[in-house]
Amino acid sequence: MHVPNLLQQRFAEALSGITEGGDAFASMIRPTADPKHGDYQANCAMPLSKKLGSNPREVAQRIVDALKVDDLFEKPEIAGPGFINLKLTDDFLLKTLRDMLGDVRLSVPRVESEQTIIIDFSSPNVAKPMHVGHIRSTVIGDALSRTLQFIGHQVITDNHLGDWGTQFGIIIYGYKHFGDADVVMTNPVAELTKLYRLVNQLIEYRKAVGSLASLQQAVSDATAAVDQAHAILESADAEDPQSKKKAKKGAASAERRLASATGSLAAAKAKIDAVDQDSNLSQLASEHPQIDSSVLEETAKLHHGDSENVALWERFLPYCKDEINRVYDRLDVDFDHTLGESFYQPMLADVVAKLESQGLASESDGAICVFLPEFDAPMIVRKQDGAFLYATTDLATLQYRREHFEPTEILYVVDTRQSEHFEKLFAVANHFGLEQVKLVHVNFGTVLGEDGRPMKTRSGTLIGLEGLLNDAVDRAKQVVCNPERLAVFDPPMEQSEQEAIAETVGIGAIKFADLSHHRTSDYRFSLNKMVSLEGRTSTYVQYSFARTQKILENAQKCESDVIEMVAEHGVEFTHPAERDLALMLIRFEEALQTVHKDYAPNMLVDYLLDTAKVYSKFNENCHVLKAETETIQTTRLMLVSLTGRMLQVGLGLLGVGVVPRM
RNA sequence: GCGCCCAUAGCUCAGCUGGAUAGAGCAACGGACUUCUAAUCCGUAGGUCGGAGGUUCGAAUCCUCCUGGGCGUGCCA
Repeated sequence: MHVPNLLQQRFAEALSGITEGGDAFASMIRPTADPKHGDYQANCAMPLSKKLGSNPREVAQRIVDALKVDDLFEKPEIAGPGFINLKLTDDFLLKTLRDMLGDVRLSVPRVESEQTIIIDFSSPNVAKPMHVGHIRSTVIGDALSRTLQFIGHQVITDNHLGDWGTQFGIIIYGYKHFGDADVVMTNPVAELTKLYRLVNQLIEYRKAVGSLASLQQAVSDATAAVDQAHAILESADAEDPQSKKKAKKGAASAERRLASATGSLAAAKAKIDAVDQDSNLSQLASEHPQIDSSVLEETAKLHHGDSENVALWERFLPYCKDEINRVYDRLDVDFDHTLGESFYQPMLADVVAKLESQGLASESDGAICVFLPEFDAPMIVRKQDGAFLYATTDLATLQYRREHFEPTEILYVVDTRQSEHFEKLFAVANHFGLEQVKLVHVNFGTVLGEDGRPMKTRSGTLIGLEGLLNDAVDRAKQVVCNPERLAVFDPPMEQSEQEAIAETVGIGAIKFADLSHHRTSDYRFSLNKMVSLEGRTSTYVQYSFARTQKILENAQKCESDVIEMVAEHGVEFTHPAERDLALMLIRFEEALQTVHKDYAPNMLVDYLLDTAKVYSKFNENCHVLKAETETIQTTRLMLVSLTGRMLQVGLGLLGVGVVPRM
């Protein structure tokens, strides 16, 4: 049920006799902010009065006179400067709820024009441990995939794995120099991860050592700059506020630079110390002084088809995929396709050749570039040394997708910092046979550390994703296993049920916390907050669901029983909390449409939390089993049953599970 | 230098195409478990929506400028 769309049609009809082009005005409908103004409001009278040159309240009256909504709403009211306030009739609400009973789609119709939408998300580099930064793309992409599918689109999910990059040079180098074939065979996933970490640490060490002098220089330069800025500030006269202000600004800026330089130096020193203080590591470091360039050589050999490295890559790749699949299994995320970078490798030369033959690409400084009028810098598709790039692979991917999936729309759920790359890619795609495909960069903000600074992917000290999941599940377990709480349950909760609850609640908390932020804003990562199970969290919604289930269990009714009861006893509202809950329930479709419109799952998060909140209030005020009459009890059972199902379906669309009791 | 993004309560964040008195959670304070689960509920307090102009009947939202922060910017992905 999408009331605003319905209202829009009615208003368009009413406005057709009043003005030309009434559709733009008809769309000015929204839910009211304050329930005392009704359920929905139409704001078209004010701007329309401007156009017609008459009094807004009079215009509102003319619209109301022409409006036919008495099958849905009580008599419209005109308020304030010319708002038209509309309140749904109880009959309409009750009828809508009755229609939802027994309907797996909860009265959400499938979209009229079905689109084929490819969603490209997650896309981690395999062979590197997944960290907290991988959450966003994975969770947002999965939620969008489930939601768009639910409203009736054909969704194709594709995980564009980074399976062809330097990280394999790292593993190959590690295997050749530090690996033990037998150990790798017996426990490949853990062993390869260990090798990756070791070699990466040695590379970072090497880089840190190499940059130490310049970092120290930067610190002393910055210190001098700060001193100088302060000297200027002191000598700046109060007579001239302009120059004093400027001096202050200069000093602040210099101090920031100093803080940044000091931070970089400290980070480098920490990396060096970590190795120096470990005799084993420091020995390895001294034995492999060229490790960084050697790793690049191993990567280059792989790319040039060196038989030994290609064989190792082929051997290791499945294990690397196992590693990330374990995380996906736990997150309950899956993909229709996992076509990584390596898959497109054979097509890249043709892509460049095609670009050149179409006159789109040309040689510049030894590289093949596509120059775009809107951008200063070109999109480089082949480097001086002949190697291909990210952009080349993305073009090949586009071409492949167009040919094999014939999509109407492709969503790239990728960090907002890559905006410019996608702007260029989409611009080129327009000349590359994809004019008809809607390409969208579903960008998302940066995950910041607790200090509000961006978490740098390269620092190597990020919280691992699996560790985070474990922490959240442990926290949930503490709450679940609290003896006081456990005493409530009858029959008692077995160990296995406790663990299943902890898993669902813990994982759900992580996903939900991420999805609760608007995707485009940066957010501050807080482990404590993420695993906290109080307040506006998934736990709140899951808890509400569990309570609906307990009521149905106590009443010994399932939804088909409720349908019979409704037929027998009828339904009516006798408490405001019942009506408030009904109003929330019929707005599920509105929430889903908003998610689609902005590709913003946080709208569904908000909706579910609000619904759970209204349900809690209902729960406090409207006892089901002790209801005074059969009709009241039937109405309440209908609400409880529908709320439970709505929360379950809604959480499901976010990739979050529920449990029958907790 | 150029480009993009951000600034809302002590903290973390919502606020949909411009709408009526700007919301929530956490933290603080005060209440509610012999009650269909207290992972809950009710209440109090907390705001010049970074600043200044402008457009409008009406601005947190749109425009301009300023301040402060972040990100990106020719051979990483």
